[in-house]
Amino acid sequence: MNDVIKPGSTTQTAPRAPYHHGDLRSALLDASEAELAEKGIERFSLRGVAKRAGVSHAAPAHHFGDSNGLLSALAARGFHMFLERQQDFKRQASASPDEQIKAATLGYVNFALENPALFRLMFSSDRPDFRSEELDGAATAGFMALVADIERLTGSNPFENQEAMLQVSATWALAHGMADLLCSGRLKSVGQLEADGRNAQITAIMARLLDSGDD
Amino acid sequence: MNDVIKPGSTTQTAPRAPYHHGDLRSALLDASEAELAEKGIERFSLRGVAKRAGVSHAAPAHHFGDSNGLLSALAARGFHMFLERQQDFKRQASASPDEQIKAATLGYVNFALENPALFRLMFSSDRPDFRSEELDGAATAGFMALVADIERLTGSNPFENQEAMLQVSATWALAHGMADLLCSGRLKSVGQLEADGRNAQITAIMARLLDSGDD
DNA sequence: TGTACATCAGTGAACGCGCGTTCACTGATGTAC
DNA sequence: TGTACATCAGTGAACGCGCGTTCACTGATGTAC
Repeated sequence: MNDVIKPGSTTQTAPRAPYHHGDLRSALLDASEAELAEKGIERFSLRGVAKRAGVSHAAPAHHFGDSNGLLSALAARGFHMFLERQQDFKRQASASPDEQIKAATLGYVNFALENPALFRLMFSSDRPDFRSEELDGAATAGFMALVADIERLTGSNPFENQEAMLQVSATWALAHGMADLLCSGRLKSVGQLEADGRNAQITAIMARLLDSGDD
Repeated sequence: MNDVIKPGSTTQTAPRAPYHHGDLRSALLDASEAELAEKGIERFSLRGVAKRAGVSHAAPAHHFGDSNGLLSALAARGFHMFLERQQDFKRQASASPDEQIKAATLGYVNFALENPALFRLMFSSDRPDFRSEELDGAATAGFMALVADIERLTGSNPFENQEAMLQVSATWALAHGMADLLCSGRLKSVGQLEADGRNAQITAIMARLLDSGDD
């Protein structure tokens, strides 16, 4: 059961926990993600994370200071995953600006459905500290990608053109609204569908907004 | 300081706390709302609510069973306030369907900005129990009002016409996305404005969606 | 009108629990010589 | 190659705290007679 290996024993290859973990920071983030998904943010605790990672309960504070520090780092990693998920969909779509925006929307909403607790941490919690540069940078990257897509769509730089920035806000809000409502089990006419049908509806809804901007 | 009045004393008119509170249930909901607004849902506790209401810490459990019961009742009251706020705006708008929808959107978003913690409780928490008939009914009422408005706008009953239901979903998601993002301090190009300018932008964004559905 | 009694809203002391934090420690690693 | 030492990641016992829950109680109210 408790296969303790002698330090220095080279015949044993089992990667049994040495005294120094090696990459505990990353392991704690994995454990936090699982803890958050299972217990929700309201019952999230450092002790629970430590137990899950198999380390002493004081270990997480060594790396992250307190639970808000840990949640900030987790949210930052969440924003990176979030952006990657949008890029997954964008790579498989045609290069036209409106198709790219629809694809990003699918990534946005699917990420939320796949990681509801993490999504809530990123958008509906006061605990991550957005003054942290790491978190702020990660959160801003997705916004900047949308701004670039809208610039390609409208031919205007949203930072210089109010109408284009309005389009950015509308697009973001629509994607976010679908994600948040679906995530909470509302919007049942869309949420009850299988993945393909759901994605088709999400695309049709976003198309409705984008088409009106074209004329 | 501690003006205890004799029971039965009719000359004293000060409404000092008698042994039986009279309307403790309602007072506990008021206290919960303040507790939630101040501490956020993550630090919300029955003891905090009791202290705020000036009763013993075991009193809330008498009325609501546990904190989730209390939060469910609070969320239900929140949905009633939410619907009223939308009706406030609708009463001041012209009767045309698209103006009514824009007005409801303003009520939706302004409620969220005025009651951010309550809004999060209603839409981004697992703690209220939506199987409770009181809560489910209150939450459904707003949806039904939107369905009626979309039926007036499109001439089709959304429960019988898929395209009209898509319009319901799109409208709800856009209003909700603006509310949630503004509530969390995102969407800065809109959120940084004064109330009038902000409302104008919200209306313009919703108009963009509604116009595309008209043709 | 007066007395007796049932009801039940609210009290407050006591409890056990999980939490974050502290702190002296252990032991693996890297570096200097 | 070998020894000594500084560093620091992680340990684990101990602490105080606020929490929800329990439970015997208090006292206001309503009703029966």
